[in-house]
Amino acid sequence: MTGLREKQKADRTKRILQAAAQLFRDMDYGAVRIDDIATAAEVSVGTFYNYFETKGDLLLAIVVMEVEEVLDFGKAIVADPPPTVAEALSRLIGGYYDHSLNYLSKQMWRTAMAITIEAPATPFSNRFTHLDRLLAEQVCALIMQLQTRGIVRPDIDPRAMGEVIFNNLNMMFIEFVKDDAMSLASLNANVARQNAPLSTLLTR
Amino acid sequence: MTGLREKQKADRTKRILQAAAQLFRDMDYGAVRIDDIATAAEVSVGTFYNYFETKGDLLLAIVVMEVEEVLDFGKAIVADPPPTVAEALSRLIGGYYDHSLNYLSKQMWRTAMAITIEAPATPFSNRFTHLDRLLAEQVCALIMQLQTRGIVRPDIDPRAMGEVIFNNLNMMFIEFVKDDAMSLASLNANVARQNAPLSTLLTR
DNA sequence: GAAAATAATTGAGTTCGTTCAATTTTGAAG
DNA sequence: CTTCAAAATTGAACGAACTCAATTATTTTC
Repeated sequence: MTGLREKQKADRTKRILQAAAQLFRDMDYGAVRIDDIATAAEVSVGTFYNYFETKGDLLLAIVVMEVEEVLDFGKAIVADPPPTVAEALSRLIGGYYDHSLNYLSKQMWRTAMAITIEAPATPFSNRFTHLDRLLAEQVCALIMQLQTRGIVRPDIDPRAMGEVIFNNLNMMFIEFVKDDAMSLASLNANVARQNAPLSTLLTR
Repeated sequence: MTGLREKQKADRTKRILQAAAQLFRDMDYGAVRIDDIATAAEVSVGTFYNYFETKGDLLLAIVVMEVEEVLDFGKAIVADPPPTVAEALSRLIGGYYDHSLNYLSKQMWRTAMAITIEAPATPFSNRFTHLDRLLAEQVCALIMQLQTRGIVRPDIDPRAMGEVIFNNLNMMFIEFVKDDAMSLASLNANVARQNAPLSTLLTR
């Protein structure tokens, strides 16, 4: 574990990730060449491919770190949710959205999503898809939590509702990153509008 | 319109589309080279690029034809919907899903979706996105139709509900094409389960 | 500590999408 | 029918992701 080799490996992984994250933020993902990343990380192209299977895998590795942070944020909301359905949903979903652009550009999100759809069997795609599922489960957990507290009607299937709400917020996020001109505020407003009838129907 | 040039152009477009559709169904989209398509269509690589901007544009052109058919199918359902919310939704959505694999493989759908997400500003992406919006509007139209007929509660925002239902069915379709092992039957069953609480809440 | 074994790095080479200058085909004018 | 302009075709050349045989670095063995 503490051999020279292990240390060098960890160091190179970090250098590649940092160099790439920097470059991806500065310029278009497509405009960044593997050669650029390798040069910035002070390794050769061949070595790069020893650490990441493809350029896309590298991007997904960066995205995964981001989603893990978002999951942590959500955990806190679910543990202690606001007192109404509308507020609880808006806080959780708004938090997801706000966090999402902290480290990643819309461009990076677009590419990452495109990769997980086109090549869903890659290890990193699997990891990303898994995190997506965890996010969906978090929304379900929120509904259940509100049900336990008597805020949501007891005769509702919380999983079905949670999945529908998650799929909607996810699809809206896709539309958001597809449109460079769309603001976070209008994304939030639109999703709030869509969730309004659901909140009413869910509230007992 | 009837000059030799026009006729040849139309003929070449058709040959390219047919050759590509065939090849894309037979083998992986990624494994089909422009050279293969050009050879099969009896044109040169350069000519191919005179007819389609990119390999992806060609795929999207094929997908667009498919979606237009699906839209036509939906029009009939909206005009004369089944008598309950659950049935109406299941017929419309099930019809969408069934049609979707008539001409296109899951693989082709994956690539097409990946392209529209990653390069949303291309002409063909715009066209695809527009068709998606028309599909969403069709779901809204169905809810409104059911509302007019007194089947859906009048105090519901049909657009908000239609959008949520569409985004859910769309996201579920993405999950479906991402998983080669998933069957149409289980896709339909899952979406029906998700829609169940909504149907109950919508019905007056 | 030297030698053998194992692991990692390297960059020139391959592949495939895309471009573009040269060539060929078509249509119009006289 | 010839000539010329415009449009379309062509394939060799380019760029960038990815591969792999040769080389170098580290660890293990004695």
